[in-house]
Amino acid sequence: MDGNTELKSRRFAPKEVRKQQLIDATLAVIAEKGVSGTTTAQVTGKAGLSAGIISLHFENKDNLLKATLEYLAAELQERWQAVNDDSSLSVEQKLWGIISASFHPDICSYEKIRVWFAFFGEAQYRAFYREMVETFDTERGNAITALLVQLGLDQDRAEGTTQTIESLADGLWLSMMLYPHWVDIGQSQQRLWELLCLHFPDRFSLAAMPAAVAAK
Amino acid sequence: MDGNTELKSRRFAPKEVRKQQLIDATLAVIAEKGVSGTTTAQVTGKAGLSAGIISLHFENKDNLLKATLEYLAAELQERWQAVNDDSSLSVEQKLWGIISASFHPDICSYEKIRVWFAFFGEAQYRAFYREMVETFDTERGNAITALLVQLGLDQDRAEGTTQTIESLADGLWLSMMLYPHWVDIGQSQQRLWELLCLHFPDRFSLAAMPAAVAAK
Amino acid sequence: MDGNTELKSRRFAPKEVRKQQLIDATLAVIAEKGVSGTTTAQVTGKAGLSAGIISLHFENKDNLLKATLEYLAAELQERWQAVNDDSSLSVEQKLWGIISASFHPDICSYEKIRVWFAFFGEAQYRAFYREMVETFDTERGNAITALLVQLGLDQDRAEGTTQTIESLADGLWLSMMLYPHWVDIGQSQQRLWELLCLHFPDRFSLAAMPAAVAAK
Amino acid sequence: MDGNTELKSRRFAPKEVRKQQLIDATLAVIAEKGVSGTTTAQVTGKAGLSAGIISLHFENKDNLLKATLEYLAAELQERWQAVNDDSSLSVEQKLWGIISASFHPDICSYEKIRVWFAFFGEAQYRAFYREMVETFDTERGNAITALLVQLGLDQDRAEGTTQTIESLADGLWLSMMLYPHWVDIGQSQQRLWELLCLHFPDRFSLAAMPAAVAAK
DNA sequence: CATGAATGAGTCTTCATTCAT
DNA sequence: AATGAATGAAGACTCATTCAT
Repeated sequence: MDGNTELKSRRFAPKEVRKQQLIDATLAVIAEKGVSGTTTAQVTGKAGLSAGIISLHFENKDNLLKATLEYLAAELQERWQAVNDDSSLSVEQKLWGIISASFHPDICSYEKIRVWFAFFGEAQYRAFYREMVETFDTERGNAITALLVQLGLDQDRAEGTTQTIESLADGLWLSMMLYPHWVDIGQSQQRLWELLCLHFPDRFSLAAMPAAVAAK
Repeated sequence: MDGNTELKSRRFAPKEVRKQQLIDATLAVIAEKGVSGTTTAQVTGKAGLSAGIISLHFENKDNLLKATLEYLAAELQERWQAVNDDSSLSVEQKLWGIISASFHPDICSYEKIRVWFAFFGEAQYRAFYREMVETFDTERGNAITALLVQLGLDQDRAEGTTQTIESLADGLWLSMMLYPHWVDIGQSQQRLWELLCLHFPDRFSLAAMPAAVAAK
Repeated sequence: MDGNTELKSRRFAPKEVRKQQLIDATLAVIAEKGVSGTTTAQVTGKAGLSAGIISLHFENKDNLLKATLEYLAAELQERWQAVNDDSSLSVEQKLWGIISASFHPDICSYEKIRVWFAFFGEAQYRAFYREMVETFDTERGNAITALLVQLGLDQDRAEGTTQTIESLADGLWLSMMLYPHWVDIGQSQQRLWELLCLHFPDRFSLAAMPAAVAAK
Repeated sequence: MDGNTELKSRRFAPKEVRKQQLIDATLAVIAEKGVSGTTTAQVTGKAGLSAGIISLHFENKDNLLKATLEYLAAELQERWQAVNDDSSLSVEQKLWGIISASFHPDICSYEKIRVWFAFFGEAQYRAFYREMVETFDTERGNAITALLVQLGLDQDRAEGTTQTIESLADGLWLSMMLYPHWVDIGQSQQRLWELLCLHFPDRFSLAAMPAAVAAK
């Protein structure tokens, strides 16, 4: 719980390494204590660094937290956008790839999910998040809607279904956080796959998927 | 935002009235500032009462926050349980009643949703919540599963679908909080109704419902 | 520890009864918690009365504490002065009577000793005490000195010996408080009696005393 | 009262210097206001430091007060133990040295005596003191008793006389605090010396001592 | 005469931030 | 680039006192 990152610290390190070191420590602390329970002392302690380091690299705590949220958002965005930009994929593959990007183990580890919701719970970071992802989120929604239209839905139904898909994904994250013993990554993907099967019985088949998904 | 401005009264109000007054103020402040941004001074200020009042009625801030979460949980629970206990309802009505309880305007006001997620973001209140609702949450899940079985699903599929329904409901709450201009109560109910239609096309019909629901 | 005085409280009681009830409760609380640890809530709770009662009978806490100290001082003073005023006593009896007044069980109970020292430790009550007993204390010192002179000491030696006697008595109180298992009332009287024997071997005899003393 | 006015220095002083600086300030404030009247703000103000410094060096106020009491106790103990460990001293010199250690000006300044009694008046610090000095206090008593036996008393009388000596010393401290104009260090030593003369007329002589003592 | 809900000034404590080294 | 001692504003909590009943 403590001796994880200590060794990493050398007297001098490139700016980017230090920043990431602090972001990693912040992720760990927020996951454990929530935003209101996170102190800079805990973060620097977990990182094995001194109190002054935050002002050196991030100016202040708020910037560090924002950078942490940015890091999470970027990580997720890169993943679904890579899928979206991959022209070799079929419509079905692309749709599933975008959806399941949120459930890649690197993205939805128990620790990171807790951090996402920690930020969502705080008005100021929620606002910051909205501004930050404004364009990308719309973009992802539009991408999903477009794919649904290609699969045969009319625009209206496609938009509603996009909402369903995205909300279900979010809700599964919440369930994984609140009831980690009741819901896991595999089940979450299963639920989303089933939803696609229900909507497009001749495109997605209950029999086929989950294993292939894990491989993806 | 809800008219409970300053100076409600001073000396002498029944203990329960004062407690509710403080819980109401806490809801308002947490919604606005998040848990980490909520100070006792803001709560008592919003309630039009003095600093000492919290220790008088709740001993300390932590207990006040827990009481606030308890209030939210009880309010929701009473609503779906009333439906569940109503033997005059058909299986379909009961299923929909339980699901849509979460979307009654009294339950999922913008303010209250923000408070729910504020608490979910804080490790300690998440833990408290889990302990508090341990039995009831399972109960609701089991009730939904049982109804789904009565509608023709086998046990396994019913459990998976319960997870889908509950997670979708949670995710819609999150969407209503993060994107209040993109998702509202009506749309949320629509999405859940559609899900039921997809699963049980001869029990639930796209044509019929949402309006009736709002009336319910 | 708690249910001692509760029953005493009737809805109405003569002023003096209430005052004494509060003083008794104050003695108990100070003995247990010291002056800095004594709150009016503890005192009124121990007395089985309400918060407002102190302002009614003593105006404020400070006055209650002063009244408590006055009570202790008066109790002690009455005792030694009764001896001093008793013209039927011999010089030896009077000397011993004044000295041992401080060690009567009613006066130097473990509880009361702790209260004495609690007050002595607080600058403001020390000052109050000094003013209050100014005359009486000098009076007692003078009485002892006079008796010592009558027993044969010259004025100077008598004054020094008075200091020794009074300080020894005080120090024995302190020992009884700090080390209640090492020093008790009997031993304290023994130590003072021995001192008199040392000074006046033909007036006080090691063989005779302690039992008679207890009887006194 | 002792020249340690504000602004000793700011940034960077060895940890031990800061701690002592705070202990010194605490001594001054307790002497003046008693334990119940001592606030952290007064202590840090007197030390010319900021509010946060206490938590930095002592974690909290309670620990600072305990450290202050420890300091007083250690200071006294070192003094009498140095005498007790000095094998060059005669029995008489050792006995007197141990007794008069308590009356060295560094030990029984008016300020420090007031602090001793301030702590003795507070139940919690009294308990802490007892635990802290448990062994040493017994040790000193035993040392005195052993010396008295070497001077010719039987064990029983020696133990009683030890009690008398120690209590008289304590009582003289109390008198010095309560009546600083009536009792001073010189007189206190005189009283104790007289006691030894009374017990051991051929070892201690009224004529000889007090002056030599002051020199000691 | 008595209550006890409510007050609010006073304290302790925490913790983000600064800055001399 | 990094430290960590020190700061001091901000916050939670305590508790003597008030006052409507």
